[in-house]
Amino acid sequence: MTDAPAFRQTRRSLPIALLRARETVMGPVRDMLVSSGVNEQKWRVLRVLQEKGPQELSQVAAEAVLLLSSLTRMVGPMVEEGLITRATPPEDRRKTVVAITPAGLALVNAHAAQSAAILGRIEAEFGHDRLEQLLDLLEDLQKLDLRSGATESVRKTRR
Amino acid sequence: MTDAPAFRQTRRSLPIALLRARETVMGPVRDMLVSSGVNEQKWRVLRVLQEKGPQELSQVAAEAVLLLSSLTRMVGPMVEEGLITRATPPEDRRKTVVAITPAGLALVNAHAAQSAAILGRIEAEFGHDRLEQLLDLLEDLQKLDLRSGATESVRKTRR
DNA sequence: CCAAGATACTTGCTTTGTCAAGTAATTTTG
DNA sequence: CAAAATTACTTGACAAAGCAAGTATCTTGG
Repeated sequence: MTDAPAFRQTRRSLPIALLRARETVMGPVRDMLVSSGVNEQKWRVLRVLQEKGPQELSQVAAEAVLLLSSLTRMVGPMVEEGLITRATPPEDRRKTVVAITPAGLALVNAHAAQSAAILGRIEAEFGHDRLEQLLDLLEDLQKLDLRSGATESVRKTRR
Repeated sequence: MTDAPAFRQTRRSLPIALLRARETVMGPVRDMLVSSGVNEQKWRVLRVLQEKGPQELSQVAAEAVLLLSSLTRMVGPMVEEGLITRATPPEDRRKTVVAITPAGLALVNAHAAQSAAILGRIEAEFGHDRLEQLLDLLEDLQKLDLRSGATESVRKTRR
């Protein structure tokens, strides 16, 4: 029987704060991407492949934080653009392994400087230590397993 | 001609870190929303209206972090669902003011407990102080004006 | 070995995000 | 005070997000 403040203000809402912060950061990044010819999602895919090497679609989707279905739909175009290659490993033909091409790598490298500059500007304005601190906190946050024991409602266990 | 570490690992990339963190937080929230019958965006709109009262579309869009055009398209359905009402103020008939209905309020309140529980779980696992610290950092980050002096490209000044 | 179950994507559909234009209602200015 | 700007939305068009189903491929238990 409490009339407690059930909700925190949206200004102080974590999901919205994350959204807003991302909007701020992505502003200049999007400007850079315009000149690269790829969009945000394709850029993330290229970055993942550049960094981790050839991978299965599921893995790429997880790393690049996009749905497998979305990834499926962008692979075709990216292959045609010559940015990546697609292959089916003989040992498991359900899978699709994609890899970045030299052209894709070139595109990524061509914007490394701009990308670094953007980060530099953020770091300069925000402060190196605070940025590191923020990244640490975000990293820890994403490690939380919130799927475990719900407080009251038994999580839907189907699926 | 440098093979310097032009990119930080995606794990340490601020845009991706923000995305991932948001995914983590939104997981349980989305579960809750499924049972509420509204999606994330509609939920944000309802929360804004519940918290700030009747407002013009532009204001709601800014508060709920969505584009005015997107909001325009969801207002119709939400009115039909009986969650909000729409009105044109006589003193300025360009505007549209929306307000939450008792039904909309009921929907929001019906999930206040779950919502609070989710936040509680995050706070419990993450730590109250660290959560506050994170919110402070995010709030400061979103205040940055990164639109100022681009490194090399002259920012599009039109608009 | 074979039907039943997992996996790893694919597709279909509806809702949003984005951007560019367009429209109606005020304000401002010559 | 009428034409030119502004403001506040709307619409259109198309890519992408999300969610539900569907389709090959393995993998397994009987």
